[in-house]
Amino acid sequence: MIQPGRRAGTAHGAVPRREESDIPEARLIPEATVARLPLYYRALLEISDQAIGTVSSEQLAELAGVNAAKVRKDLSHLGSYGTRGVGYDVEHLVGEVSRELGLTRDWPVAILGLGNLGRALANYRGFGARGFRIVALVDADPAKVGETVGELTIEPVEALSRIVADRRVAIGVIATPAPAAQAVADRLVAAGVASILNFAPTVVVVPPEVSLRKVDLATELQILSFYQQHRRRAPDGARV
Amino acid sequence: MIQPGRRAGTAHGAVPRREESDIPEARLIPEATVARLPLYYRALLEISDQAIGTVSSEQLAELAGVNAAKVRKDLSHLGSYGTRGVGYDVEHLVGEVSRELGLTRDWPVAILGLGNLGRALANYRGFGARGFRIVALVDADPAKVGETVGELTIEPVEALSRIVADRRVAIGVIATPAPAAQAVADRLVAAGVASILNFAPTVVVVPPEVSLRKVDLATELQILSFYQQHRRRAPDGARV
DNA sequence: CGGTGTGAAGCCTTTCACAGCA
DNA sequence: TGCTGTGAAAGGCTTCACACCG
Repeated sequence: MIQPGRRAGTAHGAVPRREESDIPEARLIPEATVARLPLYYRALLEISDQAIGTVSSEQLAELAGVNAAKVRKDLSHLGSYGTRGVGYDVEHLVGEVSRELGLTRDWPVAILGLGNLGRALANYRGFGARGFRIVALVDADPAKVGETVGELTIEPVEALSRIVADRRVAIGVIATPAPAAQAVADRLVAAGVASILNFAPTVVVVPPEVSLRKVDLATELQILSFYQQHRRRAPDGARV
Repeated sequence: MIQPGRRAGTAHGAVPRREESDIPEARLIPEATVARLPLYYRALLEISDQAIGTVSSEQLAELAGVNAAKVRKDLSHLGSYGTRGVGYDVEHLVGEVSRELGLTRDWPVAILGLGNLGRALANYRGFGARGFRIVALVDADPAKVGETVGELTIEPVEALSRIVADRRVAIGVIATPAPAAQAVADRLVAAGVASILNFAPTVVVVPPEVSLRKVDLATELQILSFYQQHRRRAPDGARV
């Protein structure tokens, strides 16, 4: 018998599900657009350094690595208004995009698992940047607990629910070995964390109300391997 | 003026381009299917440990975190034949999938940039696993050259083209800071590397015949942030 | 009977092309 | 004139549902 495990909770339908809230909720922004907002955001930050007042969809497209039609369609979903004949006001657009992405808030992050990858993430400049503040490092290995990484001390996994409550952890980053990932995810969910980023090379299942995204190095290499072998060009792996 | 840079070379059309080869080339496998083959591969390896002879699409779907219809459609693209009323022969399927993914070959990998992330990648078990062998560590910083990480010594970026030629590097992993990424990519391309995995948080442009995939931590966090703020559930970020 | 293989339908995304406005 | 905003068209992906076969 194959070990059953739980039913896999991947977001199958890419259908922008309308939640049953009382607010009529404006048009939902398509997932594909959401996945590109960070690209625009980064491009806009580069531009705003240069004290430029306005960008065209064409320029923004080039900086973000997409095409202009996509930029216009995407931005139209924000309701962001550009000026015909001119372009988009950079400052205004930065504001719109960062508001939409929730970057005007602070999102406390916990890193779970401090092996090679977890430590690298803990030290990674730009990870903590822009509102994502690492507030806890957690590991199940008693030998690691108490150790200092960067400015934080590694804490035991048993303390997780208290840590999450006390520090308002909003995002959990799983960097454990594969066999430990599901248990950690369960703890995160139980503690009330609703957003998880999984680096462990295994399927993790979470309840429908929890967001789970995954980054898998082995998978990426295998995809490159496929295209190299078939002499096709790989797509860029835009996350949707 | 916005600094021009080169035209972004993202794989815009998801159209499975048919190359003009002399071989009529069977049906192309859809990109979405390719991106899932690694999931099936991993699931199949787990099963084959357990000495199980056969899997149904339902079981495989659960292990891979997708749905059964997708599994059947995907595997049908491989031409892999399951047996009606029974399922797929595990051993046979592992062979088919790994052949298709090019995992029966050896793919020498070079890591470019040995900051926190690069070092973590260099030490990451399972990165080197299954055919992906790290054969070179390269950094532009003279202070790092000569240093040993794991079993390899960091070499200067000037030596890259020789390294690529001598060790048949097939895949380059960029783990440099953003400003250095494009230059390193250019060197890789000039040296003949046709597959690149980019961890630097910036747009990198490569010629059309080169495969480029990207992994961006900041982007992932921002996507989670969006959905958390909007109380929608994020898609899992399956790479397409 | 059970489970694969697959046409067909539906949905989402991308691209096109141009009306319309500053 | 120049560039946005957007209907419409086109393409790809997912899901459905069932014929078909071991």
